[in-house]
Amino acid sequence: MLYADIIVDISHESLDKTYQYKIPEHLTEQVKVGLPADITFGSGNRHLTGYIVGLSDKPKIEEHRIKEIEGLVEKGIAIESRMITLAHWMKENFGGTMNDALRTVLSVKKSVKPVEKKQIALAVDRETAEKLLKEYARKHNVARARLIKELLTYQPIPKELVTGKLNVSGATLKALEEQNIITTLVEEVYRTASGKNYINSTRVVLNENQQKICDTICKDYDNGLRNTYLIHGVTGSGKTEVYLQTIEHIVAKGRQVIVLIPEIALTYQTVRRFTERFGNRVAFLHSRLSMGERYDQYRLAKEGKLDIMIGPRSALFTPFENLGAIVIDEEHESSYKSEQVPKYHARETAIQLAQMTDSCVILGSATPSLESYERAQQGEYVLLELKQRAKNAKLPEVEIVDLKEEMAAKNRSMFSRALQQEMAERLIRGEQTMLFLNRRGYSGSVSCRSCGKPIMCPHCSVSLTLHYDQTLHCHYCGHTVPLPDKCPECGSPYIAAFGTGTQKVEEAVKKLFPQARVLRMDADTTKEKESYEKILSSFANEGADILVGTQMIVKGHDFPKVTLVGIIAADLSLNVSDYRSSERTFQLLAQAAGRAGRDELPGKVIIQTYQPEHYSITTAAKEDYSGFFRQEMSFRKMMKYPPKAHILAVLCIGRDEARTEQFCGRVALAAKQYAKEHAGEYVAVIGPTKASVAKSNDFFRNLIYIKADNYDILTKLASVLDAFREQDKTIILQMDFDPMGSY
DNA sequence: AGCACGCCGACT
DNA sequence: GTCGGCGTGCTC
Repeated sequence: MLYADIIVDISHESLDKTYQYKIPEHLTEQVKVGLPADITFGSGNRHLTGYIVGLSDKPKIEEHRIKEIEGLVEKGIAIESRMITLAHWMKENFGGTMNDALRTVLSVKKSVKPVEKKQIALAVDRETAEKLLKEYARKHNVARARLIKELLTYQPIPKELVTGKLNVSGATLKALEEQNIITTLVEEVYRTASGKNYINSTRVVLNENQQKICDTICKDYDNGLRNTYLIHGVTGSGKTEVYLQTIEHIVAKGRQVIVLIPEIALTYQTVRRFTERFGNRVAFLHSRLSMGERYDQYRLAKEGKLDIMIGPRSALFTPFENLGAIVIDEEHESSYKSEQVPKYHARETAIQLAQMTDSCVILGSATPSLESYERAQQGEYVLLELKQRAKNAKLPEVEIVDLKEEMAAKNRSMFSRALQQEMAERLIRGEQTMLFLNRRGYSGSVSCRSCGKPIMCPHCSVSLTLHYDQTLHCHYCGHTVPLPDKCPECGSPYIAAFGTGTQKVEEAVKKLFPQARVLRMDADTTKEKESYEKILSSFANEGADILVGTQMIVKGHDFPKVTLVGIIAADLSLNVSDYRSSERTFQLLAQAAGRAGRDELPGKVIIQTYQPEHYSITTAAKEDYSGFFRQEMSFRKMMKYPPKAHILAVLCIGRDEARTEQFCGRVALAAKQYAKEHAGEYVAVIGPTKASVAKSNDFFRNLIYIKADNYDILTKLASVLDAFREQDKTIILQMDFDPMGSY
C-alpha cells in the first residue's frame, strides 16, 4: 500500500503539518509530489484540496485511521503545485524538513492575515438589539450578551477581535448569523500603494558590447533556447542597462521576470530606473515590508497585474503565471544563500525553477563566484563578457602599501604615510575619500593587558565587542554589559580595546584632520529605517569629505567626486578560517577599487596590507579576475573544496554539553560507516569537533564536515543522517550544503 | 477553518 | 433529568 503525505490547503497555522492518506490502486501510477489532490478532511468529511508533499509505503499512525484520496486535481492550481514541487526539490538538495521548505516557498501561508478583512456588525436595529441583549442576559447566554453589548457601543468589530479578545467562539457566531442577528462584512483590502504609473521612455543607447549580449540572449529566447547566462562585466560596465533591455524583450512576449538583488543593494537608483521603464508593472520586495504588504505584492503578481518583481532571494517565490526569466545581479553575493533552514542557494534554486517554468537565467557580476565561472568554463553556462566601462572612465591607479614597512618606519597610525598624504590632498582639492574596513562589526574586542585574555560573552564562545557608549555587546545573542574596570580573570585594571573598528577609524580621521567632515556607515549607524539611504545621499551631495564604512559602502552607488578609496587592512577578511576567505577578499577589494574614479576625475586606490604578495590582493589590484580564478581554483582543487568538490556541514546543537558531544559522535560514526560503504567514491569525514563558535545562546555546538566529489552522495548521506533527529529530540541537527561561512 | 464532544448552568 | 450554549481540541 502506498501512502501520501498531504498538506491541507487551509491557511491556518495549526494545520501547518502533513496528513497521511491512502492512495487507491488506480491512482498509484499518476501520483507525484506536488500534485493537488481532492481529499475529505475532518469529522464532517468536508471536501478540500490538499497538496502531495511526500510519498511513503509505511503508515505513520494506525492504519484504520487513514482515509483515502478521492482523486487528483488536474489543472488550475499550476502555480501552487509548482511551488510545492520546488519545495520538495529544495528539501532534497539543501536539507531540512518538508515543512521548512514549504514555509519558505509559500512564504505567505505562514502568517497570512487573511486576504479579506472580516468584520462583525449588527443585522438588526438598535432597539431589537437592546431587547435581545436583555433576553440573553436573563438567559445567561454570556457569550452572546458579551458580543451584542460590544456591538451596541461600537460596530463593526474586526472578527479577530471578536474571536480573540471577546472570546466568542465560532459556533456562537454561526448561530447568531443564522438567526439574522449579526452579519459578517467582508472587505477586500489592498495594502499596497503600488508605484506611479509613469513610464519614461528615454532609453540609453547600448554600446556595441552591451547590444551584443542583449541580442544573444534575446535571439536564444526567441528560438526557444533556455540557457543560463553569466554576464561577467567589470564594475561600471553597465550591466543594469543590459538587464533592462533584455527584460523588456521578454516582458513583451507576455512573460514575467524575477530580478534578484542582494538585500542592501535595493537603492533608490535601482527603484527609479526600473519604475521609469516599467511603471506600476514592477514591484519591489524588501525587508521593511510587513507580512501583509508582502502578501499583496505576491497577490498582484498572481493576478497578472505585475510583470517584474525585484527583491532579495525570497522574491524567487513570486507566484507568476508565466515566468520567462530570472535575473540574479551580483550573483556571487553570499546573501543568496539562506541562513535559515532550508539553507538553499538562490542561484541553484533559480536554475531549478527556470527548468520547471521554461525560463532562462541571467547571472551578472564583476567578480563571479568560482562556482559560476567554473561552470561557464565547462560550457554549462553561456559566458558573456563586458570588458569596458560604459562611460569609458579609466581604471583607477592602485597602490599596495606594506604595513610591515610602516611599522618598521615607526608609523603607529592606522593610516600609512601614503594614505595620509593622499587624503590631505583630497581635502585641499575638495574631492572625496572613502575609507573601507572589510570587517564586520563595530569595534574590536577588549582584552586584558596583563593576562592577555579577551572578555568573553558568558553565553556564547565569542569575545565581546566594545561600543561607543562604553558597553560590551555580544554579536551572537545581544548580551550587553558595561565595560568593567578590572579584568574579570585576573583583576588587573589594565584592560584595553583591541583591534580596529569603523568607530576607531572615524576617531583617528578626526584626530588627523580635525577640519574634515566625516560620515560613518556600519551596522550601528544604519539601524534606523532609511538611515542607510540618508547617509549615502548625504555623502553623494558632498555633505562630507570622508566616508568610513564596512562592506555596505562598496555596493552600487556612483559617487563622481570620490577619487580616493583607502582599504585600511585588506588582511582582515583574509585571516578568517574559511575556505572562501580569499575569494571574499578578492571580491571586496575589486569592488572597493571600482568605487574610485567612476566619472571624469581619475581615481586612486590604496590597499594597506601585511601580505602585499598575496594573490587575492595583487590580482584584485589589477582587476585581474582570470588570474585570481586560476590560482584560487588550483587551491580549491588541491584541498577538495567547492566547486571542485562539495562539503556538507552537520551541526549538532544542544543544551547539554556532554550529550550534544556524544550525539555528534554517533552521527559522525554513521557518516564514516557510510563513507566506508561507498569506498569507490571520495567521501571524507572530518570531525567531530567543537564548532569555532562552540557555544551560542547557551547552546553547545558540535560540528562534522563531510567532503565528497559528488553532490548527490552528500544529499543521500544527509537523508540517512536525518534519522538521527528522532533519536534525541533535545538536540537540533542542522545540515548545510556547501556552506558560505564557517561555524 | 469547521466540527463534535463534554461541561455546566437553567428550566420543565 | 434534560436541553442548549460555550469552550476546547482534533482533524490522517
